[in-house]
Amino acid sequence: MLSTSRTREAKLHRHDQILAAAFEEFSAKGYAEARLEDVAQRAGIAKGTIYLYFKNKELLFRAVLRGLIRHAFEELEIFVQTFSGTAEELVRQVLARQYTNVVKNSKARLMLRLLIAESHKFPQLADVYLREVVGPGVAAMRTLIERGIASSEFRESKIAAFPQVLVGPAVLAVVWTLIVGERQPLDLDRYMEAHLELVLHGLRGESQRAPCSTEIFLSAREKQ
Amino acid sequence: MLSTSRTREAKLHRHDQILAAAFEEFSAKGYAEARLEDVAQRAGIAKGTIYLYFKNKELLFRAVLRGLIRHAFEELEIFVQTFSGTAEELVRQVLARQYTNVVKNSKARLMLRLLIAESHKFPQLADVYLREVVGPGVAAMRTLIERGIASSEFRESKIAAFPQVLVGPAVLAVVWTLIVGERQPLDLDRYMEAHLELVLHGLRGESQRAPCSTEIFLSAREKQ
Amino acid sequence: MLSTSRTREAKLHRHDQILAAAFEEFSAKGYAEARLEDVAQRAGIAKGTIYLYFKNKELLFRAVLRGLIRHAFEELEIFVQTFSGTAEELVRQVLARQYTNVVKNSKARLMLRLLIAESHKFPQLADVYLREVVGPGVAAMRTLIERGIASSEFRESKIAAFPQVLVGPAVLAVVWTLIVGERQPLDLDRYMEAHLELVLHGLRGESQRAPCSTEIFLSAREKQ
Amino acid sequence: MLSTSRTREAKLHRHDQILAAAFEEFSAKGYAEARLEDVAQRAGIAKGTIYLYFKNKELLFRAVLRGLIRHAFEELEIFVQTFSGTAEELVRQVLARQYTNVVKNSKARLMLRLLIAESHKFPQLADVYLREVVGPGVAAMRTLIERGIASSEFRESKIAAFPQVLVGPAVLAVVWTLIVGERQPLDLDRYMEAHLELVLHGLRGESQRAPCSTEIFLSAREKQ
DNA sequence: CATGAATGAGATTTCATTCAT
DNA sequence: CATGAATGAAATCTCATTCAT
Repeated sequence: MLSTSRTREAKLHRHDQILAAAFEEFSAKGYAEARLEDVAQRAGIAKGTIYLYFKNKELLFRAVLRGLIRHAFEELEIFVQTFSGTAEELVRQVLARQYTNVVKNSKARLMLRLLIAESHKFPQLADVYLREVVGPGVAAMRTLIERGIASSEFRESKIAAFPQVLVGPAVLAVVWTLIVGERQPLDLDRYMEAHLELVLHGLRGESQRAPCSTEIFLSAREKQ
Repeated sequence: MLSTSRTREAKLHRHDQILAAAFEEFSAKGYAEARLEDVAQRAGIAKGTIYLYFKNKELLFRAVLRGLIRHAFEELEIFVQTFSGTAEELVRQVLARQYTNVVKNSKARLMLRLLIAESHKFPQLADVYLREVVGPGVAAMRTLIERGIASSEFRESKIAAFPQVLVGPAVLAVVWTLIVGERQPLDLDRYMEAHLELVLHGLRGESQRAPCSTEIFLSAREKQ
Repeated sequence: MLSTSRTREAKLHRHDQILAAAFEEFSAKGYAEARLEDVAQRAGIAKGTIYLYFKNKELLFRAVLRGLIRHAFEELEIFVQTFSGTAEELVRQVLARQYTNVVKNSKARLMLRLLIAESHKFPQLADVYLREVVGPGVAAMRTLIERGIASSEFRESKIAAFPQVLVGPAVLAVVWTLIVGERQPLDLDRYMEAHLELVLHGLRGESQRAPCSTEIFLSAREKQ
Repeated sequence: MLSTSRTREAKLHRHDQILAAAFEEFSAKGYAEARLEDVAQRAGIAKGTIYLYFKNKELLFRAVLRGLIRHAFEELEIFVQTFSGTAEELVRQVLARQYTNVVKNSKARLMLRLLIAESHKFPQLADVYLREVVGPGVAAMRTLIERGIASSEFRESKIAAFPQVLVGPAVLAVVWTLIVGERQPLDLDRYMEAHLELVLHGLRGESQRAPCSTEIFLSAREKQ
């Protein structure tokens, strides 16, 4: 019994050990150029051992990404729904979490690079990502906007139909970091403040800003 | 004479023919998995012919991306500087161009995917991209914001320090399209309107929206 | 334990098996025209296996020649120094060994062909050859001559400054065999006698000869 | 007429131009690694032009070597037969010519390297070499020895059966230069003197030397 | 005659995958 | 379970040779 349990533990350990090593290798070299021998070396095991846990390179790769994707935003929705402050404060907190968890997190950035680079070759990944991350994420952002509208902090706008625009600047920050980050680093804290200012001003209801006669005129022009 | 000219034409044609075929292949398979034999086949030529025009696979790849990157935004700055309408109108037009030229343009999207996927392996590409696209693009966006502030259409804000946040949602649209676009397409026209609304509201000066006593106080605090 | 030892043995075997096959192939075709696939076939293994033991073609080639060169003449010097007969007898024995080991040894001849053909492209080989073969060989020949002079069997002469002239005819025999040996074979035993006669007469001191009645008798006996 | 003749001249010129360029290339790289494009470049012509003069690479190579081999020693026989000095003087002159024309002549050395390296793959070359060089060369050396014996300058010996032994040291000098010449150059003038001393002493008749009583004793030891 | 662009066979090298131990 | 030697398909790149101009 004990030995079996130990074995299972060891196996689980091995399994994750391999996944971790594989993530390092894949994110350093990309899917095609990653060498399973190097994965094995990073994991401190022999090449053949990988095949005891994963049928082949593709399934290892998909397991790596699935492991990273899963549960990414499952708490976000709950967080939004149970938050008890103002909508504005909620936006601040939600975006701050995004920066901490994703934009400033190099592992998350590398995962996103792999996803962008390879998802069209591994359609299952896009499915998982859509279901686990994009769907919940958009839903949470939509809830957030609706709460703000309900509390009259935010105005009604077309933004509610595409809540993801609010996260756009964070995505740009990730892509920026991936492409030119080494040559032209972003000051992410100050960047996030600019992002927040744009989003909060962009969402805020007219009533929050004081009515003025020209306002009507302007917003009319704006619509046209 | 005619034969010379024909030859030169043919040569130029071949060169570009290969670049076009290579772009197709690289953006379909990524750098590592692209096969030069398939590039040749797409171009309707023999394998060896590629090597008459490009020393090796890497240089072909870099030539492909350089060709796509170069001059991408060189006119944007001029467009912004010579535009004679309101700043708001300018923002609308600039973003509309981004959507037409980049977000809705599948070639541009694929180029961006290659850049994200491979730029860390080909640092020269990041250099070119920074110099030719990112730099001019950010500069143009900064000019745009400053014009709006000068004309009092936009308020002063931290956004001016990071003009790229304005384009963030467009980048998200590109990444979205690349990863889950096939399963969950974005209605880009309506998405763009949401983007515009966020940006215009986010930039617009307080004075444009009606003064109110708390507003001034708050925006003062916010700026500090 | 047994399996380890078997494995190590097998590995050593493989290594040498490849070297042997490679020598066959290289000496049949020369460096450039030798095909690693054919080396593998001669060794009865797969193409890729070679790369488990040798990084690339060049290093395999150099390993082949280094293996043949090493220790070629290391015992010669000792043999010369510890020989207790006359200098003339020593010359006879040394040259006889050369013929047995080199001139009549087709493996040695082929090695020499490779060395002549390729050494200018692989300078390290020339270094090894100089250090392992040429240096010790010349030193041994020099010792040999000096012994003869010391014992007054040989006269002092310019030959001592270039002891390698004594071996020249053997080198000619090798080259002859390599180029026209198939069409015009040399009778190496009788050729060696001619060589010996030239060398012994060439070295012998004037005082050692002297026309005397027995001379005719002796030289007649000598011929037989 | 004139144009035809000019053309033919041009063609002959081209022909030799190509041969010269090809020799440079072949002797620098060996047969297999020589590139016809580089031959063309050395000759200042286009790659295709070579094929107007030579059917293919192999025939070009053979033509190069045939051109170098032909007539190499055809005058030697005549020189020996018509020489009117002593046999010893003749030996000196013949060997001096060998050093000047062959050993010290880098073109000749390179040709010999090609011959050694490639002749087994191009049997026709060995034929030509045997007929044009080796045959006449050996014949001339034999004549030379016979003249010396006839004039009692040289004694009868087994050397006459293998006259090529006399040239051996020169062959060694060539091989030495080809393999280790760059690292350990030979002083060819002094080397040749050693060679001459060996050969002249080796050939010289007993009567030419000096009587000594110990001869009997020594030659007895010699046999043991 | 001369050119040089184009071809495609062929060589080296890599690496995912298998399997005997 | 774990190993790592062995395999061989596949990819890059070269270059002798052809041929339209």
